Amino acid sequence: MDSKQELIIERAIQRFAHFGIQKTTMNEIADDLAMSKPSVYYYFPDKTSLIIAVVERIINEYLDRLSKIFEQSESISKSLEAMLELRIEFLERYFMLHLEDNTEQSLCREDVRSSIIQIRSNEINLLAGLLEKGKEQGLLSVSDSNHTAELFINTLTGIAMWVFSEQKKQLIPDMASFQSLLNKQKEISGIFLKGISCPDSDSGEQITRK
Amino acid sequence: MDSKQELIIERAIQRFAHFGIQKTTMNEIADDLAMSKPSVYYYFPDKTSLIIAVVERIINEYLDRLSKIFEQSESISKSLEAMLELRIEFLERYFMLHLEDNTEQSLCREDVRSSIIQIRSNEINLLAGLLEKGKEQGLLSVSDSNHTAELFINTLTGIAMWVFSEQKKQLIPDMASFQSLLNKQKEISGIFLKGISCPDSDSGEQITRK
DNA sequence: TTTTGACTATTATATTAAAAAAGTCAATAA
DNA sequence: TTATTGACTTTTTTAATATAATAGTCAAAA
Repeated sequence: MDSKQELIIERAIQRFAHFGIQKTTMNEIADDLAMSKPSVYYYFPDKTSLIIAVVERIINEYLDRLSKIFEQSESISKSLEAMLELRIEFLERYFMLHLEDNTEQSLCREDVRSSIIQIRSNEINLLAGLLEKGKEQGLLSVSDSNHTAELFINTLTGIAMWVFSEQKKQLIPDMASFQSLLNKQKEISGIFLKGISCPDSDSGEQITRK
Repeated sequence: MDSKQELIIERAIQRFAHFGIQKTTMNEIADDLAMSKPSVYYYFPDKTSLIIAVVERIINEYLDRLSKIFEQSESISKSLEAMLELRIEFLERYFMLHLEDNTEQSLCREDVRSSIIQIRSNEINLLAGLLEKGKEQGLLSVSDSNHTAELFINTLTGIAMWVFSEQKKQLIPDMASFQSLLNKQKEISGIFLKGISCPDSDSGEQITRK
């Protein structure tokens, strides 16, 4: 059975994802759970700590999914593709939290930021692991897996920021925008992979150019 | 000898680049040139048209420089590297105009935006030309040069947006930030180039991995 | 240990007044 | 006719302030 803390986090996620962090009050979360605000504050000393708990929950869920993808990796390119799709899934689901751009003020506080950066670094580690594996199998040619993984992920984030900055009229981008972003990321990913592959090897299946 | 219009544009560029568009008034520009505000309005019907003239001037100067770089291209990778350095030079010089991110409100008006997009498309054309040349020489393997050029430039812009969003405390990023951005872009560029090169050819000199 | 009503402190929002800047125009000079 | 300007109006920003909303506290109670 879920503890009170868990219930609070889950409700907070729901409201944050729908209305955004700023537009969600501690009172609303308390009311949702038919409890009083001081009760919520009994479990979380302040809103910031709740925000951090929510963000960590979300990112950890993403990381779990990602690590499973990488475990059952049949090829590097397939893994990357699945990773991109997973990223888009989470990006869409939690868009209102603005975990990738630095729009959301609540996430720009130094304590929250450092928490996010710290937990996010695991994504780089996981990807670096995949690259390292590819390296050992003689499929990839990278000197610093961690560095390359970081570069790749930052590129993905950059493209996302660029796509969304192009059309920031809408509060939430439409499905087509996410699809378009995914396509761009897949293209980049394909070129990137070919760029770091060993000339004499297929990384999984042949990487075909558009 | 410079016409009055030119003088106004040049002064506007100076003030825009230093104080930003919003913090520059038509009166200040007029005063700089020891003329009255209505005189300025005689040459430019409104501030927006002056902004457009300024932006076009800047981008055209960039495009001129870029086309010269591509003309005397000794290798594709050298050309790309010079392009990146040129981009950083302009990014730094005109950072206060925020030509790349969509921060500056004055540049988000539909008429201004479309003007920028239109003139900016020439950058893609120039790069596409370079890729096309490489393709004809059997150095590159791209199906749609224009599409690939667009993807590459958007990636560069995305990385820039990401880098600057990471540290938006400062009004103008310090030199180290620009240098760091340039390094990242060069890395990506290297991988990208290797990814679109023909397996059996050197594109200019060997592309070495870090 | 957990919960809450009633409270305070802080922050966000809405309102309005004042200031600044954009933009106009009739008159004037070259 | 082209270019310029002082004096003007209109629009937009900014600043100040009041108001409301929300974060956060605490003593009391279950």
